[in-house]
Amino acid sequence: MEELLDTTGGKRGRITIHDVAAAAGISISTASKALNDTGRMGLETRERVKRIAAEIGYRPNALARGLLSKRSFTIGLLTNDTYGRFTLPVMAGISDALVDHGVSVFLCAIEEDPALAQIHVEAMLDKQVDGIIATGKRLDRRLPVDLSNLNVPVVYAFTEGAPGSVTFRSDDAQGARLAVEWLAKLGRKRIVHVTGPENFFSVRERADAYRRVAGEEQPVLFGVWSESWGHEAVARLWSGSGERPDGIFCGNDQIARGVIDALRERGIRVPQDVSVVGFDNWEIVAAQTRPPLTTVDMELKELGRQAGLTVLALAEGRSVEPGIRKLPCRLVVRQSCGGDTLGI
Amino acid sequence: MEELLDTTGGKRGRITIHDVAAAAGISISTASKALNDTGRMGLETRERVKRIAAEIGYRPNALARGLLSKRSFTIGLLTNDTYGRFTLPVMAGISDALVDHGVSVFLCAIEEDPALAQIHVEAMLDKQVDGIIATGKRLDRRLPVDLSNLNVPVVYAFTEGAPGSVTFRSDDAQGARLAVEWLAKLGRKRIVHVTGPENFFSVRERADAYRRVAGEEQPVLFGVWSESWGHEAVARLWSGSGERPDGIFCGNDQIARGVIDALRERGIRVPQDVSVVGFDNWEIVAAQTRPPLTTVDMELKELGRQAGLTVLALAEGRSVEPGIRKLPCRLVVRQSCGGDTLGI
DNA sequence: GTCAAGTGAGAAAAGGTTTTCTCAGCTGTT
DNA sequence: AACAGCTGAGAAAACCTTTTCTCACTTGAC
Repeated sequence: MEELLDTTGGKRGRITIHDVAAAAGISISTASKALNDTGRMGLETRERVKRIAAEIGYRPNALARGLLSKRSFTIGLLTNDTYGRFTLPVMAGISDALVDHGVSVFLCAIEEDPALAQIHVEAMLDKQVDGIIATGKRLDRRLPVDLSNLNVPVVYAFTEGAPGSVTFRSDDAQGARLAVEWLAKLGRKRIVHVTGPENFFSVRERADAYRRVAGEEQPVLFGVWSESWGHEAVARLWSGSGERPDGIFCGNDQIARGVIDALRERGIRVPQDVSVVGFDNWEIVAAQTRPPLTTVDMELKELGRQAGLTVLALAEGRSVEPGIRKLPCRLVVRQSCGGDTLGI
Repeated sequence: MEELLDTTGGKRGRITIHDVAAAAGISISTASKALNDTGRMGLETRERVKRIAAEIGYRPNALARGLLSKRSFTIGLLTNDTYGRFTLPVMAGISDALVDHGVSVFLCAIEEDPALAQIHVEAMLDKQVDGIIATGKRLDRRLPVDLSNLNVPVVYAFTEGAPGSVTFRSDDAQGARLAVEWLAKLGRKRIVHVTGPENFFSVRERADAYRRVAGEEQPVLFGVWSESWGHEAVARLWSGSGERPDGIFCGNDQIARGVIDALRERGIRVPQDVSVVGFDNWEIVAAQTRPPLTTVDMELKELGRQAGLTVLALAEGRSVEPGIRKLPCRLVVRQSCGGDTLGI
């Protein structure tokens, strides 16, 4: 009870290259060159130094190294996506791509607070990050902070970038085509689109692509990103006297979930009577619907991976062509459309 | 099209303290002391240096500072929670608590991979983190990496810690009591508990607390963490000939959602006939149930905040008493129990 | 026997900051 | 007039690496 923790931050006695040099009976310059495979020296010396370094557990101090090399092997990830629904896969991709290069990632959640964002950006710059990746939850919104004159490279992922920058985003039009074509391939003739607010860029893009495949006259129901809107949309579709749809392409998985629940409550069978396809492949929603949801995955992890490699390239001084890169989506077939036993 | 991005990592011409000293016509030592409010000098000089530093936009290089002070103002957050369901609130709390102290956070998602975990830990140590917070998705599981002899302080949050360490966790027993007492207060007499797998420590703890309030003879239905288990549990409860429950305390929000959906499908009204309470306050689930879910919030953000402040204290050499700290949960009243207009 | 070239390794500077030490000049006391 | 004590400020060391420069020594060629 009375014993207090004495993990006093320690660091007393961290092993430095001096220790290696002393143990090997050589100078620190030789030790450095041996360990970095630079300079000239006998092979035997080099091997011996390496062995000794490994034995005494020497690890170079990244701060000292960074001070000299101007590379900290650190990047910052700025996001305003509190839920982490979009940020987490992106982060996973970035980390995955960069861990091999010894790069670590500062995660900064900035909400919508410009002051907080500024603090985080300055903290990152003070720590000499090699680059910054900005990510968000909407393709057509900027982060509440200006990153355009930063003297470190900035890459945008799933958020609107500054002009002349590199921006990665999903190809929502292609994703929508994937969904609608899948419904068509399964023989669905009367396909409707139930989606989110029209002021979202991606909503318009998906809706346009839908119309281009399903027919320009096809109805699009704009609403909000919620299950209850899915319910309401079904009520609306089934209330009129017109023909009922046999395929519903939903703007996201939550809406799809609402749609499926509403259909079931009406005794309409999914997928026998109506096929439903979602968007986002948000596992936690898509896998829990009954039946599990066929949906479009935006491949955010891959997006993160590419963003990571790009910011690294820029940090190393390699030139990268600016512009918007659209990454293809992928259809994840589960059971809400049928066709899941087809083996596409 | 042909113009290539030349954000070459830049950093050419970062302003150093030498520039400040030169601009002020003094030595760098005086400049340093002026800016840090240390040493002796005329007030007028101090003010002037500060003003000039601000004017030319000087920001100290954290790498150089860290090299000397042995403090990097950086900590690492290690997690195996891929979904981020638990990690994100914890992270938000940590960041929130530490941003004022100028501390940035490395986020390392290690899945269950010991090798990956080791790489991340070493990368962080190389970068001289001031401390590490380990977090996970289960109170009774360790991360797949040994953090016990690290010579930087380690704090555990929502995961099992090494013996003699500081560990923060939610008080699940108290949370369960909160839920059951709320049901009792609303007049519910026959309360059952539908929860997850019994081999989870928190499941047992919640179940024990439930029994202690509701009565030792009360039934506990152990299952899995899914909506479908909620459905099945309702089927089971309503299939027998015995008395039906009028209150259901669910082990998490997903189960609660399944329970509520199943009840509705049976024509049983929530909350008029049966009150349902969940656990986790996972907004995305709890707010989308019909009716919205009354549930127990584990205050993970607060947990993160305390973990952050603690690791900071240890990093600064302050002593902290080891042991497990249980943080109280909070009941979030929505509409699935009734009583939401009571104004508790 | 002289020279050029090559080899192995160390000394020293650099990177940006903080901190300790030293020093010159001043004030006030005896 | 001597001296203790204070004030303002700079020089230099330290933190840990990497890199450039230098140097002594060996080898081989003429």
